[in-house]
Amino acid sequence: MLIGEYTHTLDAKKRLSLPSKFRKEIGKKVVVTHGLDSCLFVYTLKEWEKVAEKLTELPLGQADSRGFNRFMLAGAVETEVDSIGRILIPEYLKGFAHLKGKVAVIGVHDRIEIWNDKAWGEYKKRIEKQADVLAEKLGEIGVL
Amino acid sequence: MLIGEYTHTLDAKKRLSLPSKFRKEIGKKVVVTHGLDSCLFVYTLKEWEKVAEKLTELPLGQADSRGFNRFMLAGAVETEVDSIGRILIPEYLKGFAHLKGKVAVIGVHDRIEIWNDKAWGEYKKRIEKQADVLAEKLGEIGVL
DNA sequence: AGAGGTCTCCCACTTCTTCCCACCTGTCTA
DNA sequence: TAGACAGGTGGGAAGAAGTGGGAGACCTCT
Repeated sequence: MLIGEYTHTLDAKKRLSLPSKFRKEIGKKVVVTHGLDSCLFVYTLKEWEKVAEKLTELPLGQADSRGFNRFMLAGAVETEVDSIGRILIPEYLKGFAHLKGKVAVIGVHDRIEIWNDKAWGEYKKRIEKQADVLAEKLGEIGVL
Repeated sequence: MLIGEYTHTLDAKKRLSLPSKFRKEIGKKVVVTHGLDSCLFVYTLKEWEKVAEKLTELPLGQADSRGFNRFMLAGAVETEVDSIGRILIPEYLKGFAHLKGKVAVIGVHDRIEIWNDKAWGEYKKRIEKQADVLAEKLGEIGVL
């Protein structure tokens, strides 16, 4: 299970260390793609296949599902994890998520997300403020 | 069953002893995550899996369920209980719950809660006052 | 064809984590 | 009351993880 929050740095060569806790789970190849809320999604090959399948099930006739498909699929890169657990972030994805220097790497169960550190900080603040609203929802789905 | 209230210290290395009474119940791995009212929740792996499963069923398309997922999952850490019953509290969770030095560890049936000692003291006072008020009301209607 | 730039693989350094051991304190028992 | 034991706290050392840099190969552009 991929959970937790880590701060790593994207170096001059666009390399990014993945947290050592994730290494065993992810294997040696991952798929990086455009995420939602201006972050990147990183999937294991296995998870990616599931996602891709779901995407292709979307009705091709609708313009916006075509768009979403292209957004997710065309933006995806299969990349190897190097010997010490780093991946390469292509320029266009780096630009998309405004990555530079400090970067937040977060585990969200079945995928990893990569955020600009500041953006993540602000996003988190927003979410934490809504904690009581969230709590109600938690109650609704029977978590708490 | 996890019950009782204990005061322990979070040391310089972010280690926290769990009460020895809890040791048998919790096993050797636990999940620590954001709680409500600025405290942390500690779940056993078993309990946590139930929570995580429910969370992943939420639709990816909706912004608030994404936020919700990130809050709970990215905010969580799977951590090992060391040979003498201590766990590690990551920096961001330590910050979230304002933990430093003295810390209240509270058993709440199926999870453990970790509070800033002062915050817990004040919270408890509030609750106790409400208990008095409640008791009075109960008295008025002839229950006590 | 040569030069410049980029990508990749490998190595080294530094910092943080993790494991282990020792001490202290409070409690229970003899 | 004294000793022993268990639980809680703290610190040191070995190891791992994260970061950065260099050399060589490959590609491209002139």
